[in-house]
Amino acid sequence: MDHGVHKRILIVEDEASIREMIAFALRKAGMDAMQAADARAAQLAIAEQVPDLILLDWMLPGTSGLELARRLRKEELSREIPIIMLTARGEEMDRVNGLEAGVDDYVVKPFSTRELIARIKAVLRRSQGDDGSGMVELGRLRIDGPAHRVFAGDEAVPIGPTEYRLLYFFMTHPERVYSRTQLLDHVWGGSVYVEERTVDVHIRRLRKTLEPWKLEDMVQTVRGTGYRFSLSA
Amino acid sequence: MDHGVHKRILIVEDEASIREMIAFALRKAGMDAMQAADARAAQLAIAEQVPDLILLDWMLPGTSGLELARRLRKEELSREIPIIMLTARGEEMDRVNGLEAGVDDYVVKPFSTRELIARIKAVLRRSQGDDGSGMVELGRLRIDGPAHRVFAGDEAVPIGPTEYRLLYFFMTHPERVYSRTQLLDHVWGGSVYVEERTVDVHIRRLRKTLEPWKLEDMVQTVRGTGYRFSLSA
DNA sequence: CACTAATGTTACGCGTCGATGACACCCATG
DNA sequence: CATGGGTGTCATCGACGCGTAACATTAGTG
Repeated sequence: MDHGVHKRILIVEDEASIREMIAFALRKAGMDAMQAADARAAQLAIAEQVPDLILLDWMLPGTSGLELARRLRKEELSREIPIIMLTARGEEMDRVNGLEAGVDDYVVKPFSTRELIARIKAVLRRSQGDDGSGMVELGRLRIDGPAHRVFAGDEAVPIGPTEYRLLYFFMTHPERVYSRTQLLDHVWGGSVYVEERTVDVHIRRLRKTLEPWKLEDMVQTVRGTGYRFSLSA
Repeated sequence: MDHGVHKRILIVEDEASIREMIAFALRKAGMDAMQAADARAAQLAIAEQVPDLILLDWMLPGTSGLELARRLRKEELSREIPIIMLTARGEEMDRVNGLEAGVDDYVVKPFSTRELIARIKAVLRRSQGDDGSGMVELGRLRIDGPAHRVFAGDEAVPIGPTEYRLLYFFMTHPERVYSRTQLLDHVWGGSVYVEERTVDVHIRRLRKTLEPWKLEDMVQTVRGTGYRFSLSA
């Protein structure tokens, strides 16, 4: 389901101009756009390559969007794919039907691309480990947001405030390098000024707290760039 | 508060279509849905029939959701009812403010009904070591609501009124951090103004109360955040 | 292989936060 | 009216965590 950095979005919309507009916006946002003009084409596209999310126009020639959504929910291959419905104003009342069909969100036309992208990201976020419970799990590490606790396996890991925030950030943004400045922005908050090297020290402290569980290798140095949190050594 | 199988959920939301949508989803999930369009209607509905949980829109005409939440926390009748806030696409500021108001959880719009139901169940489960009889048990600690008594193993624990309420709240909301403000809201009720530090003192007294049974470690400090009640050290 | 920049590591002082004990007040109860 | 338990507030003390600098080590570079 995950294809590196780029998320694959399937646009199912009969009007070519709208399709193109959306596709353009998606690409600009760093996503891959697939297109289909009707239900038939959509199913073929999915069979060929499963997308991470489907944008589905309410009104389609032939099989309606709602009907297609229902159908997709029934098939094993497409059951888990989040769907965002594109509805025109006045069709909102049918939300209930859409929900019944398992649609994840609605965007009402006309919409700004900014809003659309935001919604897509929100839905994608939810459909990945972030189930809303505030729990994040990565390898043997587990972080319980509500309880403000970290577990390695099922043992509690004693950890201080800043280390906790740093680890939390890393766990929610793994497999990616962050510069010291970026880490300061995200973990410390942009308003405070501290030396960049301070990050090093906290990285050190984080490693040390993970040491008893041999997890210190998850915090990795990328020389000349910054740090990365990763499963693989 | 327990009405057989069906949990009673009160939806407070001004927009009828959203209200209906949620109500539909709730019923499909086997819950009873009550509805209210504003704070006034909500209070009337609660007075008539106390729900098991309240879904509260952040933006309401007249009295805001936040304000209503505070008010509900002040009244004896509604103090114990878990609240889930429905907030618009706001940032963490909403989150913080909401949690400070003694809200149990919040869900950001737009949300999928799947997510909403999951959260509701999570919150209901959490505030329900209570099996309906008013008995709560956690580790060697047992609390008898109707009798207003606490037992460690089978010995009775002498405990004062405030300590009792604090412990009761902790027992029904374990494994989760609460700020001093949150504890004040939930245990003291929002209507009285007391210093935040007072919480520290009662934490201390509660710990001392539990000491003879070596249970004082269940009350845990989370530096910079608040306190947590937990089984594991 | 030597040199240098980047990172690792340790130590230390300071500030913040929490723990604790003392105290005054309130209210119920005898 | 007196007594005592219960509660909120305050001042103090101590522990903890944080940021910084100083020193050690490593990894690129020519």
